[in-house]
Amino acid sequence: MTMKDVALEAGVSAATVSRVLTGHAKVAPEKREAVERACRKLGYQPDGLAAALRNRSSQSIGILVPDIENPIFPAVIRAAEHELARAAVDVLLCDADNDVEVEARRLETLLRRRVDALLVCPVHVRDSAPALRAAAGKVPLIQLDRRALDDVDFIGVDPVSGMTQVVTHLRAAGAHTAVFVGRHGGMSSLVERARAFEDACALHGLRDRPTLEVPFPDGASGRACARDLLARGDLPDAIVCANDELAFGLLAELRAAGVRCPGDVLVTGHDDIRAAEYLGLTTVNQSLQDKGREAARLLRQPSGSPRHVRLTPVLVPRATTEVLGSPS
Amino acid sequence: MTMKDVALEAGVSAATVSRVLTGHAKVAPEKREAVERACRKLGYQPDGLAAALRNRSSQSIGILVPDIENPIFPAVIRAAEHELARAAVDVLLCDADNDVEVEARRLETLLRRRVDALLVCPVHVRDSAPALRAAAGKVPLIQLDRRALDDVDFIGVDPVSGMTQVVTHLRAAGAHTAVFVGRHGGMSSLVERARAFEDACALHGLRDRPTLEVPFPDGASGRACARDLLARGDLPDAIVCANDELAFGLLAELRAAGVRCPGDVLVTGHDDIRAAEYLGLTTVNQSLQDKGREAARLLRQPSGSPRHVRLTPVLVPRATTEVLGSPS
DNA sequence: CTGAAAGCGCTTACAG
DNA sequence: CTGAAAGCGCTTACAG
Repeated sequence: MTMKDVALEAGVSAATVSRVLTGHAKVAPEKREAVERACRKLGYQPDGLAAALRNRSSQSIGILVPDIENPIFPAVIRAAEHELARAAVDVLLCDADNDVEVEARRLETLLRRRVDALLVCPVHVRDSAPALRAAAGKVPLIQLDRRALDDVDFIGVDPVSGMTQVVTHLRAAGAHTAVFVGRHGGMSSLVERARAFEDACALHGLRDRPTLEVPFPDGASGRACARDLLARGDLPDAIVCANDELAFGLLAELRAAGVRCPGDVLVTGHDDIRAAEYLGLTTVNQSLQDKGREAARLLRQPSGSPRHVRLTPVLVPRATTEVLGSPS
Repeated sequence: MTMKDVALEAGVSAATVSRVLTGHAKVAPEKREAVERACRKLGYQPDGLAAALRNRSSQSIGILVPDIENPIFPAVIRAAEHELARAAVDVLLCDADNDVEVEARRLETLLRRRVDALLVCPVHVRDSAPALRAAAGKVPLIQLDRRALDDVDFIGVDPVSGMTQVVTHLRAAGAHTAVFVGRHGGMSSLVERARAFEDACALHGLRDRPTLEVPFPDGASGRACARDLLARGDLPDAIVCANDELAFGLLAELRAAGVRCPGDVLVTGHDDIRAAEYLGLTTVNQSLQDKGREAARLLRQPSGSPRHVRLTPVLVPRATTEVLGSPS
């Protein structure tokens, strides 16, 4: 079932069939119709691989994320996929398993498939750099959320805006001391967030205790951090978590220890993943959908000079920063 | 940068380069080395598209889900992706946007890319059938989670096992009456689940009230169902939700209305998505990872006769079915 | 063991 | 407007 069969059936040449299908050239109406009829009759389906080979463009892009189970990615992927589908660009999705070596292999795979561009959230700010650099040398590459290369397109959330909103909100809720929980040295986004938190504290008169680092920003680490803080005896007024999952784990452990929230301590997260609403977690919403759409936009208009896009997030106040007794 | 360049550099023919790279034929050691050296020197990267065209196999499969933001899919996709990567098979991911027409278009796209097989969770038990049927006629197709075609491979969770565990657990917790919330006529999995619930109730002496249908099984519907039940005045002892998100919404609404859980009512979910643990929701865990792996297995060994795989889920008791006063 | 040649299914410059 | 031909980058049967 190839173009040749269609040509035969329609009584024209393969070239004409191609012209009808691509629409890249004028074709006599009667031939056009003959071709269309033949296509339908035979149930012809063009071979995208052959077209890609010939066109030197696969009409596909690769998306590589550290862990597709991390709830911040599906929404971005979905938005990007839908946006790209409008331009007939397909998505090849790979998961790097939070492992720099798997990431490097996946990059090879994607390149071998001749993707036209790459959207990558690097596993590690430093260790991912070599493989990313090599890939960026071959196709347009956009870094998502985290950064490994300074001179390459990047799209992320504005940490200063987010942390400023959090800190002023906590101040308004009466907090005097706070701690940032969940910094991870390998993730540029969390490093920036911790830094922005410190700056905002200095600026708005919140005393910050030493930031807690984590081996990985997930629920288990949140629990561990809670135990840590509890062990030290005196909790700060507020605990600012680097992301929502950390906050969930932390809240669970706090509750198990009899610490109430709201009530005894204020807690915030970051990202506003779906579960945040159900748990009443105050958090910073970054529009994942906008990010996906923005990524699709950058992908479709490559540029010579690196672009750094920062989306502005929005604080979503919920129960975990409510002050008991005050009408909320 | 093609095979011809490598051949030139290595002083051999392109055929020999190909033989070295594929490993499909003996090559003299010195030539092999020359080729390998040339590849490294030139940073050669084979063109997978050209190979696919020639081999008539793209070494890729398509995965099509109704909504990648539905948390049950990423884990399955991830497991399948990793399993397939071991066989050098890549994944093309598409999202159908919970829309039968988008689904049909995506199926076309995937087929045009010449995927070797398809893993599809159908949007609708009946409306998805035609497009699925057409696709299944061209490549091996496996239905995931929901079914639209009876005579095509299917892999899902065993509803009888799950609902039996839920019902006996509720009985043991002292429930006499229960209601199933969240049936959706277009999703075979939820129809089966509702049916299995009724059967289990009959078998284990739980009085079941008329099942609540939903337009879509999400948090918003859960809230609506809660309002519905509240409006009727007398709540049953237990509310069995078709999935976790429904339960989250329902719990939020009940809480807002002053109904305590645990305390006043028992609530269960289904799937055990990550947030279930944080919310203390009793639910039915289906091993998403096993499902992904199983899917990858079926994909790699196509079969003449349709296979129906049912994974056995496991009840995970948590706070929402605790009986107050009893030590849990 | 190795090379020249054909061919996978398209598309487009070229000549008419 | 249309067809024959070349070519995208591989792979493999064929002949040596």
